[in-house]
Amino acid sequence: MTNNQFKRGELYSFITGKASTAIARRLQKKFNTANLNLTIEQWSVLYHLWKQDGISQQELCNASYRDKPSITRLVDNLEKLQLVKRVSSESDRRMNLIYLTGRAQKLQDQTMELANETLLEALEGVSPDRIDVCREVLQIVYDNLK
Amino acid sequence: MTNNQFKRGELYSFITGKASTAIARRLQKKFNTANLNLTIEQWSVLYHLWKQDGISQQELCNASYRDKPSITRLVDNLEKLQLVKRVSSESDRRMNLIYLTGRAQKLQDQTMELANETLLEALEGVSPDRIDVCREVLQIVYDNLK
DNA sequence: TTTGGATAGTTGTATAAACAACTATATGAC
DNA sequence: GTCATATAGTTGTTTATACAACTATCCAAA
Repeated sequence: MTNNQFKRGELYSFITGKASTAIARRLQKKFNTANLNLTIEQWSVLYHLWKQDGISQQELCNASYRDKPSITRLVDNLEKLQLVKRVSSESDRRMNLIYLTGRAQKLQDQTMELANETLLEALEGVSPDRIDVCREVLQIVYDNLK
Repeated sequence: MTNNQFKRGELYSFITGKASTAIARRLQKKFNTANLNLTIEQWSVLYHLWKQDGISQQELCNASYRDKPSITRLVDNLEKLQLVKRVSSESDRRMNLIYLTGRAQKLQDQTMELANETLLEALEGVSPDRIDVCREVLQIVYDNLK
């Protein structure tokens, strides 16, 4: 490594996302324990639909930083689980609008509670101002690279 | 969400690892542009072997936070690319010791330089002390959950 | 009105992660 | 020494991501 500005472990951790992987695994375990039969990736799609129902697959791509094939297949699987429904748009027949089913609406409170619980466990012992710094840095990183 | 301690975006970003995903994607693009024909995951295995060559698959599991099947298949693919070789341990025939090939040794400087460059781009405009806070928080998160 | 480019979504293929079930080898209690 | 148990690694299956190639639809310029 010609430039030694970063310590080895720091470089590795930043690139591999050790911390966020650990958070996702913990939340997945909580989902499994609660017999929700839902992946974190599926949950992250529902997350955007809970904010705004009936958006297109392309809007889900933008919101979740995934490419179109990824969303196609996530929606496929969510449809199999009867959590969403594809509805062809009246105004533009190229688009599918994705709607939550009643089943999915019922999942919101429970899963958000588990996600919140996971974050509380993850950030235990970290002061709010340090969390703020961390959040801001990660936002800058994302903005720098997107 | 019954507990409103976390802002929505914060919750989502922490759990989905938006920032580290962006870093990994940027580094992958640099690998592709340089025609390295190497995935970030494969690189992360080589990373540990550059630190210490000839360790077992189990040790690679521990170092890289992956389960055994994941390492089996990553080593499979690295072997196909002729970047590592499995050598059955003399003292314990259950173990495979993984050794870098000459080809893999030659990749170290170039890829570490690209990784370092990626981090510099990612952290542009962030002061060193804020990077430190972020690194410490992420380490605590990992320790809290592992 | 035709046509060419842009946009929305799908499909194919390769790589990877998680989990369960499996084989082979080592080790310790008896 | 034998056997139960633990450890190292592999294989099968499902889900997800990335990239390329594809279809269908829309729209705007000629």
